Amino acid sequence: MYLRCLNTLSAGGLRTVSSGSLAKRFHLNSAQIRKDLAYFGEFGVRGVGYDVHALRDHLTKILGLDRKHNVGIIGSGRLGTALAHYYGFDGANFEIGALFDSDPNKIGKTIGDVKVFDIKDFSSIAKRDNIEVAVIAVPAADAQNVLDLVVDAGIRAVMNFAPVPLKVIDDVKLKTVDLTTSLESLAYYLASDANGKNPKPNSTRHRKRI
Amino acid sequence: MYLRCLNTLSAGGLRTVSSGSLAKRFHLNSAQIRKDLAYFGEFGVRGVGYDVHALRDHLTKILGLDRKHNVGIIGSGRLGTALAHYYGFDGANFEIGALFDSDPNKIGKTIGDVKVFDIKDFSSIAKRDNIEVAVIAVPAADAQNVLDLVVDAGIRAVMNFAPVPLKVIDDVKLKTVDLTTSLESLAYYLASDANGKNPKPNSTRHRKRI
DNA sequence: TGATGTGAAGCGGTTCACAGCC
DNA sequence: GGCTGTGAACCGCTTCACATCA
Repeated sequence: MYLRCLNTLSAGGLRTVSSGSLAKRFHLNSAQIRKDLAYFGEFGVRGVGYDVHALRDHLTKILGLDRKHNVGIIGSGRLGTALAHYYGFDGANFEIGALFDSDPNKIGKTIGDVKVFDIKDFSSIAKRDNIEVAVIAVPAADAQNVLDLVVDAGIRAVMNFAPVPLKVIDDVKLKTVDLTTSLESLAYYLASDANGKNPKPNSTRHRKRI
Repeated sequence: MYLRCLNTLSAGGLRTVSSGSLAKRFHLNSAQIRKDLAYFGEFGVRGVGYDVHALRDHLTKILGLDRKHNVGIIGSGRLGTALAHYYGFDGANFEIGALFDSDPNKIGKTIGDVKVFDIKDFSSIAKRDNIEVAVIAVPAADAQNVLDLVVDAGIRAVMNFAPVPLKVIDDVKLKTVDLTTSLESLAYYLASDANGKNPKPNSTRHRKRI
């Protein structure tokens, strides 16, 4: 997020920022900014602030965005293909190397520039194309199997869009984006809003013990 | 998430669960479960546990999922249409009432069962079709304008997929899902992994003051 | 002077541990 | 005996406040 802020500032021609001005500009807290940045090193100059370009370069390197990552998407349904396009465009940091599916009607097709492979060939294709990140965009019922498969193939970083909690070994990073509960949380807001506005649980309750 | 767990258990024919068994089954903490549920009322029976069906009904009501919500999606690009299908299928809780776009080539088309309207007509269509939730799936540069527009039209709950921090008035609920930073966080994991495995920042640093 | 880097305090959410109840 | 509901302890992250330094 800081990286995105810095890119905005850089595009505006700014050479230097203080944590205070950064905070004001992007509705953040200046102490938080300093703590976050100091965690990785001493990038600032007292009395001056941070050099926009130098800081951006530092963060880019820290985040591992100074080189391209190949991504494989499992599930070439609507969500999978939409993600393929989304991440394909995006920055130059990620490249969608391959799509995978188990549906014979889809295998062999090309979506955008990306070929759809048989999920059975995941391991060999992943090795051949140096795929480091897997994106799971399959039905919930298949997600755990797919996860196990990509982990077995040596993948260490997985993004999961299936709305199920998945189990994974410790040294694999799993990031789940749950589009269903995200939307449901909005329904909760509307519901609690319709009633008593405030969180409102438990106005009159409980024989309290003294 | 609890609701999903309960549905699974219910499908398995279970009538009653304790926080302990629920925790074990879904890799959660039992005290957390009890605290969460107790926040909304006393749903359990000591010595027994929770009634699966009754608890599910309670949670469904609390989350506002006991009635259908109409959703409008702004942006009929690939992500917007993918989301329209995703949420259209899903449960019976949400219904995609309309898509909106500013591109004349898209306005008037029908995607799935959903018509694409001119974004200029958002307010009137939203009122006519009783749309309560807006999903923003437009380019980052347009997101704030779209947000302001839907809020002006009386929408109180917004889900944003554009990778920008947006400003919104207090009594509107804004939920941002940032697909870009989600993926970038995986790159960071791979990068820190490649180096020293551990979070590893600052091994040798700082003249400490005494 | 002005801004960083950072101990210390504060705060919200999580976990422990147990009294209370079935 | 078994499990809930909950005060108390705990823990990590956020914010404050200030010593430090260009």
